[in-house]
Amino acid sequence: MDNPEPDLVPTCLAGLPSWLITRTAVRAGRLVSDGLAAVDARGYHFRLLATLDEFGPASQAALGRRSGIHVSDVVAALNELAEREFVTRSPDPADRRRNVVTITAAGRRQLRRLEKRLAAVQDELLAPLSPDERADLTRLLSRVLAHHNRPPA
Amino acid sequence: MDNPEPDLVPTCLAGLPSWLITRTAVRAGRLVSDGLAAVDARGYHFRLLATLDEFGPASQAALGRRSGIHVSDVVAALNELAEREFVTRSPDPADRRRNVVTITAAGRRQLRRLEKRLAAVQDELLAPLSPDERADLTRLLSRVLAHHNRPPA
DNA sequence: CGGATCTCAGATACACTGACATAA
DNA sequence: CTTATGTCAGTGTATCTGAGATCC
Repeated sequence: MDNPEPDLVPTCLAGLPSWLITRTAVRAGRLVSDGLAAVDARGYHFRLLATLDEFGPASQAALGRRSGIHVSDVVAALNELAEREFVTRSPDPADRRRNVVTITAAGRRQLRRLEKRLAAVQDELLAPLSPDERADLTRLLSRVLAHHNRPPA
Repeated sequence: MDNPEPDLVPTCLAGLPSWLITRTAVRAGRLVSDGLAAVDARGYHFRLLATLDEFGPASQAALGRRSGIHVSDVVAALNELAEREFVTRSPDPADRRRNVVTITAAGRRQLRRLEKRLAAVQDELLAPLSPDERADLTRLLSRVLAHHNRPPA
């Protein structure tokens, strides 16, 4: 539903943080999807490539933990990335259960493209906010997220 | 993925507003789902009941526009609500294409239950934020959302 | 006719669950 | 024996697309 006629949205919903967050996430998700689709990629691809670029070669399980992608989905996403030769998968000689996943030069180039797209998306998403306000929003969300990542006890 | 080991998350992701928003939305969505599931309901039910409560009886199309739910999904959600007698569907004598959907007394009681659950969820979700910060977050998200609901031109 | 409404069938993306074989 | 890994098949939710029938 694209234009829910702003003034008609129930006030009871409009003030609910959980509603605001999920609705904004829908917008963000669409912008991200569209931006990445233009380069024939999707969110999981960016997350995996970015993680590989920052931490270097890793097993699929480690990759999943760092990028927040379920191991079982890492498999499928890596299949797609390997097919396009953005990553290579080779058995780990030190632990024969593992695959060592490595980003290729082409993968790094693709990552740069995706980063560019995503930078534009952030700007479009946060258009109505000043730089200070964007920083505030980022800070607040980071704190909320950190809190919910903590209590694994 | 539940505990992505905070300090291992790529900084390149951790600073991306679109990532923060969608990740937070996942948390929020889980909390909401769990909270509503305890009363055998889901997000669509609350949105529809709240919209009916605030605007009164309406056609399914109008309901969809106001609550931001796709008309095609309104059908299914109303089936579930009607089955539990939280709403009634009756043909509109003035326009025979339409159903007039009305919330029942039981529906209103259910809505109160859902509101209570959701209030608790907001508190859990925003636990690390002060009241002022919660208001800031709400304000910032509202502005972002308003901006993206505007340009239907 | 064009346009709105209701309905159903299906598709997508993301996240998650359960099971299995293999190997540490 | 227990745990970790990779893989596959399947679930669930929120969203959207497309089609058809009905009616304005």
